[in-house]
Amino acid sequence: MSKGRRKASISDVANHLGVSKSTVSRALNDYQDISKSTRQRIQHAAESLGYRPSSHARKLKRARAETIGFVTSIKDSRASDPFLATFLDSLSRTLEIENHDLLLANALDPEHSVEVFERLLTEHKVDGFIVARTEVTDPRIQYLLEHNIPFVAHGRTAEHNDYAWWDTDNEQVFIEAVQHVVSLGHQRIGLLGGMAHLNYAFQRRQGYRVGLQQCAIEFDPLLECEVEPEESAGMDATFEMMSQRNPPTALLATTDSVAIGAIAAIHSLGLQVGTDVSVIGYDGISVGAYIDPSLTTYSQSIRESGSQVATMMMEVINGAEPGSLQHLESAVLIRRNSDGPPTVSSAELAKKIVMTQQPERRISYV
Amino acid sequence: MSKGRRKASISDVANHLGVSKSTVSRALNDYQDISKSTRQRIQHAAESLGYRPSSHARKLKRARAETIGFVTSIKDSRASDPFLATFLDSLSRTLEIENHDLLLANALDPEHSVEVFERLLTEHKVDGFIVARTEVTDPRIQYLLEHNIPFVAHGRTAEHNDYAWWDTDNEQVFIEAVQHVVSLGHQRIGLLGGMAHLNYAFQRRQGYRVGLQQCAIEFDPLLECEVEPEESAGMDATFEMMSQRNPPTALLATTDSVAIGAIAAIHSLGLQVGTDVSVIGYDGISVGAYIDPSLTTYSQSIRESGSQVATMMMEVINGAEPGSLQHLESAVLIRRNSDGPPTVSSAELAKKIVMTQQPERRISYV
DNA sequence: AGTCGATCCGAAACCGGTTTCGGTTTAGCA
DNA sequence: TGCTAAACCGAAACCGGTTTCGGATCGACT
Repeated sequence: MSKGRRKASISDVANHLGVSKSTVSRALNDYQDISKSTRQRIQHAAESLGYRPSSHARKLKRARAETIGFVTSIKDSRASDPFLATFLDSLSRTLEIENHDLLLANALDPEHSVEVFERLLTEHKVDGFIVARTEVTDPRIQYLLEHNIPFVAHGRTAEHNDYAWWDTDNEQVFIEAVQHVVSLGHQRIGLLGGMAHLNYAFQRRQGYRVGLQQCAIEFDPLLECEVEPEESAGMDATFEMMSQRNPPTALLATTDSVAIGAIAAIHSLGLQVGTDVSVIGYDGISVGAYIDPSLTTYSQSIRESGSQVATMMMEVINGAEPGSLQHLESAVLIRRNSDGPPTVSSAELAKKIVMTQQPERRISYV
Repeated sequence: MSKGRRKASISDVANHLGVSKSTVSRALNDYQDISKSTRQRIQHAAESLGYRPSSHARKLKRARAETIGFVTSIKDSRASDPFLATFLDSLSRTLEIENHDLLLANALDPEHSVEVFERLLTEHKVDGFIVARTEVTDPRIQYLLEHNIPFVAHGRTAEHNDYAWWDTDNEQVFIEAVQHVVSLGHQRIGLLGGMAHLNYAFQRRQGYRVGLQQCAIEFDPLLECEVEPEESAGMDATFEMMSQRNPPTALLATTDSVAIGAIAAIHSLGLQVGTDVSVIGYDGISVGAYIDPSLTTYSQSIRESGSQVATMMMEVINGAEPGSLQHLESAVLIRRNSDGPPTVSSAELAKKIVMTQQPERRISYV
């Protein structure tokens, strides 16, 4: 393919200098038993010959792939959230510093992921995995733990805990979110929860419930639902929730996308967001600052998490005790205009809704 | 690493059956000169022993990495757009069908990308590259072409054309966009253009200008600007553009994110989007359907483009003539509520703006 | 002078496959 | 039956590195 110029091999530089391959290898890998002078001679020659060791040859012998695997599930990407891109980017950036590559693979679902793990491993393509979007009981974690394969998780699971993970304190954040709207004066607080099998959604729901309890508000199952992390799902769920006899005056969304869908729904019911009903999101996506009203949300740095996860991965590979590598991050509240003290009671809200003529909307969803 | 169970090598299955390594290799790689019976015997044994060839050993000999490289620039990811995640996902999904992996690497900018290309190549880590977000004069394309390295580009460049590319017909789309707003009755049409060095932005600007010309509208440099693909930049640029003596009644944005920033700006000037001033975006991101007013935009399937690019890559690798692999896709208009006939003239608009008391906004941008 | 331990480096094995080359069978045909 | 070609398979080289083992050199010390 690449034209005439053939790349130099280790033998080339060895011959060029009249030394042995082993000497070259040792010199270039900073072994001890090479004199300063020959080391420099070799380094210089390698440089000028444009020699770069073949990663395959090295990996073959070293039995180290110097590559980390990341397998996504088809479902992840359907929600075209900004998470993945940013996370992957910061992952690869940090791994590169350690001379490791990032390999992307696909799986249909977490069960199928296990097969992909197996393939990548037996083909020696990766040394370990990073798994994201953990589930409450996650077959991937189960497998990796069982087979003693190095990995770090972005998110925890309910079952095990003796592994390396990075996570946000989802429960705590939602406890605070409840306290926040309660302190604003809300008493009917709804949760637009995420898919229950996903651990972050599970934890946030827990936080919601604990928060209610701490504020001495009775839990009402009618105020809790489970939605896909998409605007459309948030919109539908909000329509349904607001059509109750005692609709919520505040809505906690598991995701900014869902919150944005909720806001659209509330508007199209003829209500004001931030006064009639408050909405709070989670993620801190940039668009949240530009919609009307701008979205109050909890934010965390995805980029930061990616680089920390990568660093943890390297430590695990290098033999650190995985159970000792656990990081819990808290999210910070970004207060904007979608929340505020309730201006009408839940009962009045219900009346207002039935009376409202719904405006014509020309919408096409893609 | 992986506990006691050691993975089987080709020798293991050879010994197990009392045949030679070469026979096993041939049987498993579907060579001709192996009898049906031994082929099946070997396949069966390999299966039951859980044998999977080491990719490194194979690559070492074959001098084929069976891996495609994708290098991102730091700038790409700052705009946390949905493009990258979706594109990467569909790329890797399609490549996997051909038993190829996707390797992610980072570069600071397109110039530095070339170094990364070189490293990946001399280390034999990849067989070719996919380059996205082409620039008008792109050093990456230049390099890859010069060194005859297999690649396919997502987007064209101004300089060369004899390579494999997939692109949307940016110019045509913006010609149509101009025609669309003109047919609505607009005459003062602004462009919130993208960064001029990016080819798609360049082409869209071209389309904008050609469109004006075709509609016999004089080009006014005051109605054209260059912004980063972020909401904040779109907002700032819109403020500036609307503060002119003859502000535009229609705004064409290079990107949905920019359009959303524009809408926020227009609102905070006390104007109505879709009546006072129309806004049209490009990308078709899902959130566009849920903001108020919902965003009229041009959309294309990123997922589809990813899989097509991957397919083209495989063809290039397999020796197809790159120049013959070129695909031009058109985007489709998704008509929503951010555009409409102008209700006031440009001059009246200007008056309306200076008179408007700007409402208090509590915004924090992250 | 002889011994010893460092220090530095080369020869060769090895990693796990693929491929070339050549040797045996077997089948086909006269 | 004898000869030839085709079909099938094994031995060994090879890909480009790393690593083990041991040999040579040298200064220092007895």
